[in-house]
Amino acid sequence: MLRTHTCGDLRADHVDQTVTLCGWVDKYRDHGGVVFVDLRDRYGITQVSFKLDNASEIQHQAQELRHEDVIQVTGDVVSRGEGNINPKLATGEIELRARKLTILNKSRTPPFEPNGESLPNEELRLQYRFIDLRRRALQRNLTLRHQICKATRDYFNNLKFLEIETPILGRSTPEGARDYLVPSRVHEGAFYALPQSPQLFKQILMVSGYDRYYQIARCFRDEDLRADRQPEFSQIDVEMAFIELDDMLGVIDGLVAAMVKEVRGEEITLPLPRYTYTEVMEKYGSDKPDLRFGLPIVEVSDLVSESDFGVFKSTVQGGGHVRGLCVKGAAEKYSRRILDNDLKGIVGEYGAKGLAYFKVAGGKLESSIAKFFNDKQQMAIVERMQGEDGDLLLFIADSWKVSCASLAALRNYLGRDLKLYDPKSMLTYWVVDFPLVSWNADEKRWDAEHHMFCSIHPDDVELMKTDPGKVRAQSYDLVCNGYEAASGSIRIHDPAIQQQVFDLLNINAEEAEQRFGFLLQALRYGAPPHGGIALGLDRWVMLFAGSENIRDVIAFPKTQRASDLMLGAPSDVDSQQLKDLHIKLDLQN
RNA sequence: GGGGCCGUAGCUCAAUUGGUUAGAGUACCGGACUGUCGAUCCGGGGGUUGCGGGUUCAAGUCCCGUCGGCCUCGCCA
Repeated sequence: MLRTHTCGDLRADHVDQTVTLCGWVDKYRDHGGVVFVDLRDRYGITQVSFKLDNASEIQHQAQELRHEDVIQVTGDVVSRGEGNINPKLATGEIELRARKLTILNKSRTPPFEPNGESLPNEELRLQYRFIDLRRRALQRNLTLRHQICKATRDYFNNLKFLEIETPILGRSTPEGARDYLVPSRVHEGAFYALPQSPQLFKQILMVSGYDRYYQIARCFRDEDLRADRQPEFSQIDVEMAFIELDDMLGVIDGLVAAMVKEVRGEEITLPLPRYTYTEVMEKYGSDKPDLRFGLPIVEVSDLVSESDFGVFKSTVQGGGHVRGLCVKGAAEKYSRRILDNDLKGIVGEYGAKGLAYFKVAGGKLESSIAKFFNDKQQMAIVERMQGEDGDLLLFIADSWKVSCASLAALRNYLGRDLKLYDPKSMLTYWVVDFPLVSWNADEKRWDAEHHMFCSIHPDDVELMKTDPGKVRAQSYDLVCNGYEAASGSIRIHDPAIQQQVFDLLNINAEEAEQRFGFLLQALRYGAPPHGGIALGLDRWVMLFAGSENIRDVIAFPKTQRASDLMLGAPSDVDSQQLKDLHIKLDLQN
């Protein structure tokens, strides 16, 4: 070992010991006769002092040190004494009085200092990710990620789960996201697909009797990126046999509690709350609302259908909805300009054509359009919205879908802007009773909401024939702070029910056989009742880290255009490689 | 595929309405200094204003295109 301790180890009780540290030069302060170096590794920072001393040249040697040089220092741990203690450092009571300095590797002048006062733009940080990863914040995030993975493995291992790996080179299926494809050299013109999730494999493992499976699985989806979406990401993938919905939720409740315990040292109250899909859509306009704050959506369609305000009236008469938010005490918070530009812009992104707003004053409405509502209507609206003087009322008149999406976005904006919650808090809950299918108006057919192996709520089997849109699925999402943090379902194991679902989705037997033949085949050979779930590992780490960006918790993430700026990936390849793979490029221009 | 924001010294930023030689802090280089911890003090070097074109007497600033980064709608069973 080149060192006896790390830069985070030394304390007052090490005084008088001779030790050797290794690390990077974080800061240096040259006083001529004495040089101070803050030596950094991932465990912390220790101050090293190099003093002028007739017997050695060490202080002159130290004067050559610059940012990010990698050095080895041997010396004595000494107390800093009264007045020289640095309370900002865990090691601040002591320093290392250097006797021997070895420069293990001189650094070029770095493009930025990992713990500098300002953070460089992300492009540069991604290009020099090896330096960026030296930052304390990123080291903390990756440590957190490790802790969460460890807590996960410990938890499932204790419950007799087996961790089983599934293939990365798989087969393309037309459902879901766009696949990443890998051309086969041996099979001319054929391609493997990288897994979007181990979905089909884990169901087959259930059929094979591995009744408790988990895996921290890498998944790949070739879709556009977002702040919380990368093209390759990790799932905590789980599947269990001989269980019912409550069992699954209970196991994951326990996992969440174990993660919180491991990371924050806190106990949480179980079971986690459960809401139905219908409840959250009606009250918050989203299937994953951030419930750290209230600000519910209130429907006033019935109150405004007879008003003189044409927009509201015609919307209701045309089958649409007028719904709104009551923003407490915010009547003076937003100027007309902000309401008409910023807030209207937010709802506009989700298709809302306008945003109506009123102030509550004297128990009635105040606004340029208040005149279209008589006193009785005004008072009824104020009462329904539970408005008080000084409140701001915001309304959207549109289709159900648009009112949900736009009000949910508006609600998120207001919650954040008005600081309605503690950003460090975490609030996790279940959403259950999702619809099994949704009507695809463009294609004029029913689409599976979760996926086509998702089982039907036992009370709704009869509805399959009469009103499929009302059939509830045995699926569940776990939501944390407005993010979808996990999603899963109890699967169908009965071929007759599976056939019913295929019929509804208009998938004929031949087609089904071609697409999922291997799974259908497996299900015919003794499939136990089973169900599962997948948690978005990156998102959980992000939530625990208090970050809003998934790149902050991935060691080597990709940019929005899915490139790796450090590697320069993706890249051109040698023409011989293409030839081997039977690929001919046909690029425009 | 659509919308929005951004790109000036190694880095973070500034530069009036389009107007003189594009500035500051930090980093870097040289010098001074024996107790700092954002060390301090003195001096110095450092610019294709992302790239290409256009308008203009004059462009970092305005216009068009393009490249790159970020946010977002669609997309993500």
